[in-house]
Amino acid sequence: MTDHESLRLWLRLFSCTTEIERRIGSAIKREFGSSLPRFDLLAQLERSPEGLRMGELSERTLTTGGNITWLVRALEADGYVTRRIATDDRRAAVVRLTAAGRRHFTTMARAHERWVIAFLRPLVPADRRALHALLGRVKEQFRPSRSTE
Amino acid sequence: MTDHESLRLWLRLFSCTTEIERRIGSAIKREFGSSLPRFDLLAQLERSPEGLRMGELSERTLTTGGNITWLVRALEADGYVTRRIATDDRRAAVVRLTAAGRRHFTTMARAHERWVIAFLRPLVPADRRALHALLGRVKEQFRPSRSTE
DNA sequence: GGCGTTTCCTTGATATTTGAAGCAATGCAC
DNA sequence: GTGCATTGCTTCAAATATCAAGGAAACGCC
Repeated sequence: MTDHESLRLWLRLFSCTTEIERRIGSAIKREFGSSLPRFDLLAQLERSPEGLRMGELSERTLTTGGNITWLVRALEADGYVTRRIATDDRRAAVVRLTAAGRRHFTTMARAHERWVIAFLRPLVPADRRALHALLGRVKEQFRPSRSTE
Repeated sequence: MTDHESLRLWLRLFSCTTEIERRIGSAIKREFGSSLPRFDLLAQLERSPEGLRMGELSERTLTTGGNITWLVRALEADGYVTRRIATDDRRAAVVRLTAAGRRHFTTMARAHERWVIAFLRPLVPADRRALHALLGRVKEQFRPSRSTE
């Protein structure tokens, strides 16, 4: 009876994602001398021209605060982002993409999308939509708030 | 036009998996003082009572050789695995679970499965099967060999 | 049987990530 | 206003990961 169906699904989810992640990561390193976490962070900033706080970056990249500090410092040293104290809260730092950062990101994003498309090519568009919807259901549970609503 | 459908799917795949991974990982640390990579390695060994070589562990856990050396050494120090030179190839090391390792793994595995089931509860069984099948298609492309067959 | 290649691991240098602890700024309750 | 809990970040140590280089054993071909 207990055929561990959920467990096998999780294992497959995990291995598929890890495999793609590793391949894209090493391609980014090989082609651009960067990494997936850096790319991810730049991608978040690119969507928010007004900048993001460290904490927001931490939430959106699903990584810890200490790590964001480390990543932002490295990207700042490369001239891709700037850090500035928020006007309304002197504890908070607002991180923004520089022009160079945006150019760098755009270049990588093009290649990145090509790779992603290639990895998902085994699925026809309807499959991709189905997968997207199913994962949406899983993801939903991680949304904050909505206790009894 | 540019609706970046594949990209959004990948982002969702990545964030779902990462979120679950992180939660399970910290639960394992909290409850058992271990970690997901260790658990994963023990799980591989549990499925292969005859033991596995370092290289096989590396493939199955999707991590590099150097890292496996490190992990196995730590688990060996904890008394959960043994390492022995293969009888048929003196370059190769065969890693096996000890009795203590098996007990430790079994305890963790029970909790692990409960957590996984909980995270996948938003999907009904038919959904889970569908997701499993779709991911199977993605995973298929990573299988070695089969060039023109 | 011997030599060049390949395979299997380990090593060592680095990179990345986490979690806990610490510090300064805020906000709330009084 | 003051006191204290909370928040936003940084720091530090430890865990985990990568990659490149190297050593030993096995293999293949002559």
